[in-house]
Amino acid sequence: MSPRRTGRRPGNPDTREAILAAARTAFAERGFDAASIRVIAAAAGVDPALVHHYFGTKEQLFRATVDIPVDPAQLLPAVLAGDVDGVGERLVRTFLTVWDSPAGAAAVALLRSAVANEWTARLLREFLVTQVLRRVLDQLAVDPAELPLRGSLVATQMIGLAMMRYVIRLEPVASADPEALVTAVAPTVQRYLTGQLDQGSARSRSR
Amino acid sequence: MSPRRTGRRPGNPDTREAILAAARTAFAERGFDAASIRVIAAAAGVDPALVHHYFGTKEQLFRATVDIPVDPAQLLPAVLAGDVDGVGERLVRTFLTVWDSPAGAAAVALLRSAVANEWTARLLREFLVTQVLRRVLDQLAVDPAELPLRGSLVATQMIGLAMMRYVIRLEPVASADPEALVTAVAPTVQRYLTGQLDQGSARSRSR
DNA sequence: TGTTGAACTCAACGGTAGATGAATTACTCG
DNA sequence: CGAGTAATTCATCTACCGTTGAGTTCAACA
Repeated sequence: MSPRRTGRRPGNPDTREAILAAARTAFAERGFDAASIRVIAAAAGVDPALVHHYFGTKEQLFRATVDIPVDPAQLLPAVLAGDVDGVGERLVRTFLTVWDSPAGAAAVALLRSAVANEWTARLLREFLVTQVLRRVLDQLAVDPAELPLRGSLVATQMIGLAMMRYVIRLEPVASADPEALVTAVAPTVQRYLTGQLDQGSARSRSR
Repeated sequence: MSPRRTGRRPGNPDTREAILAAARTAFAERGFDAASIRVIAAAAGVDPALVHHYFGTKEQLFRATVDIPVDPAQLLPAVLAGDVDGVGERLVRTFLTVWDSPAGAAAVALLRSAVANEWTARLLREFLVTQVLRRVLDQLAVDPAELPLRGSLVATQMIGLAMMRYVIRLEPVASADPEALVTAVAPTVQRYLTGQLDQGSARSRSR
């Protein structure tokens, strides 16, 4: 019962973190399939077998690099607090802040891999539905029948923004000032969340 | 000068098209890297070496499957004709029509591969800039200084829509009625094209 | 000091990838 | 027919891939 933990305790525990950092970079830059354990190990300065020693299979390594990032449960309350008319703006700002931070590399990795691997796509789907969209919409007073549509519409704009800024890197969105993007995109998100969906808002179709 | 073209002329010229069709499907379903020449050849019922015989390298095969699809120069005039206030709606409708058609498989292949391969991302970038965005915005009377930003904002919404509907397949967007998406998304595109970008439109920030 | 067990390395297996070049088939023309 | 040439196949090369298992080093405990 008492853990008999003798033997070489910590050779240097930085190695594990080095592998994780190398994996995050590789997965973000090349996606799940293209990123090889061999180049990850080389970038971390270790033997490929050591990667398997710490994290078992390649999929487990990927989950380890991706599971850390930001917990929506921590960020969303601040987004949802305050006036309802500003939730779109705060959502876009928080989104860009996270993705521009070092933790954003994990998100880029997840997004990149969601396209190539079917199980990663399912991972992202479930993450979006259960962790983000559900929480956001539970706090907003909207018709429950409209929740899924509104949520996935928000997702289209957010994922599209992430794709263009961090994956395809289309200018000028790729290197635009975050606040400029917030003011440009926030009204879209706001309308998807709380606005009228079955008619235009920029112009009246029945004018 | 006169081409001495004797010998076995066309055994059956359907083979080339069969390979192309198989390649389009494979690239669309699995992306560039995951789609192997061997399974493409198997799907077309031919030897893998025959694929190389017709189209040289794998990259050339990909370009052949992707170069055909829809010519924006054919579609955009109809989109840009008519009242300026309806261009967003017509753009989204045309977009969905193309992607829902068989030709959309090539577009899905391009989008899927643009995430995994750097050179495919560049391909998509140049296609967007030179073939689509430039043509759209040349016809709209907007401040030339705002053209790139407006164009790439439109791209974020469109690519995000394509990602969610055809790649990630997030419901209910994945199987929604196209017209419902048109009415939902068109105002966003319209505002990105001709609306005020530095302030909200769904609500007035200075009300 | 001697044993233990974790950190770490080495070499290799089995599999698949894209690509190549020679060999074979079969059609068309002179 | 017989030559020429395109269509098609076969066997193979080279290069990675993820993964495994045995072996080595070495700090921590008894």
